[in-house]
Amino acid sequence: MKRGYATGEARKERILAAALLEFADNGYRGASLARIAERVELSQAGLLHHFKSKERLLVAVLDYRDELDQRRFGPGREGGADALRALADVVDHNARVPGLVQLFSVISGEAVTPGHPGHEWARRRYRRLRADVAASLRLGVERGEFRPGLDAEAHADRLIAMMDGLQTQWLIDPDQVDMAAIFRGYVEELIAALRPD
Amino acid sequence: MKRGYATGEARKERILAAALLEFADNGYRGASLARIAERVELSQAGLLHHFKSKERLLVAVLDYRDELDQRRFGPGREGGADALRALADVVDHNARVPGLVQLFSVISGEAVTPGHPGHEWARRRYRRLRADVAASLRLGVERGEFRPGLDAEAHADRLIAMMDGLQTQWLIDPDQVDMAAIFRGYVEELIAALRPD
DNA sequence: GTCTATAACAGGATAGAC
DNA sequence: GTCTATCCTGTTATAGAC
Repeated sequence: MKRGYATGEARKERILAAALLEFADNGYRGASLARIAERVELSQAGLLHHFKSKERLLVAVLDYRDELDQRRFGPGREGGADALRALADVVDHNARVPGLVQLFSVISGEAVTPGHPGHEWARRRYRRLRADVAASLRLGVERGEFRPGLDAEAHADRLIAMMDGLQTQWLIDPDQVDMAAIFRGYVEELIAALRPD
Repeated sequence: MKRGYATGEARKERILAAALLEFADNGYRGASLARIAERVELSQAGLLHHFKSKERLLVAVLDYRDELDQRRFGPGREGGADALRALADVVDHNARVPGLVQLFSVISGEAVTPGHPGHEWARRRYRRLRADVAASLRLGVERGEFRPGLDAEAHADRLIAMMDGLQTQWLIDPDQVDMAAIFRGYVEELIAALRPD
């Protein structure tokens, strides 16, 4: 029965969306299964039928978020300056979805603690991101857009740190920080600085 | 009686140090007054005699941390390239005190949520930091070390974002990220880029 | 200042009916 | 799949003795 399966999946996705909001607002530790259940009009026990524990639910939410992200940044295999500008586009987009950004900031903050259920997720995520961005930079070198000998990993770390750090500042004080513009400025200055002589 | 007062203050400072560790490990929401009390060999009720609520204790810890920070970065009123290099020195030092860094990362992450007891503290902190760094940059312009027309606020935001973002990456995956070196590299490249022609 | 005791509650998880 | 009922644990905060 396709119908039955489909409703089950749709239900699960509604739960994930609700849980995402709750985790974003309160962090993992502060989140309440009862409140999540309420948002999808389900009892707390009914919620736990779909995700056996709070911890599993968080992991599912993080994977869900990654999936959403990859729908828009995954397969566009550019390299060089275009790839960096695509990062700036991501930041532009993020400025329009504070909820997603907040989930990420709150969970990464909590997840620096080794025992946290998001710790491994965060580590994998950073490693993958670093590798992707570094690869784009190296591709730029091959194409002659960037000067050879640049430290791809270091620049990748900086780009990622800049994105994350600006997100935190922006969430805490939105009117004072134009996250998108400041990041784009960095990207453009970097592209110029990396141009071969 | 000086003695009595001194013991009281010393006790309070021991509590603050213990609470700092607990908040750093578990965030505000995850922290437990009982565990903090245990660390200073006090009952939970005894602890609350000194700080009337968990919320007040957090605020006291944050102020305490700021005080520690200012002992080492406050009155050195440099400007220009020296001030930026002093920032890199701070990052060097931070790499040796993961506990303090972790407190900051965890709390800033949680505090992006408006209702959080650390929200105001975080906002004030960012505004002050931004103003200080921007002032240093402008002083560099006056002295002719930096080219006029630079966007001091934007560069200040970037420097702060870079510090914070690298801290998170470093805490999550210490072996993969040489926070101090990567930040210093950024600072030196920035100093070079800002030199007047 | 410090303690024990307890109030008052909220959290996650499980059992079992429907 | 969903519910109600319940268990168990842990939380902050307060009252009152010493």
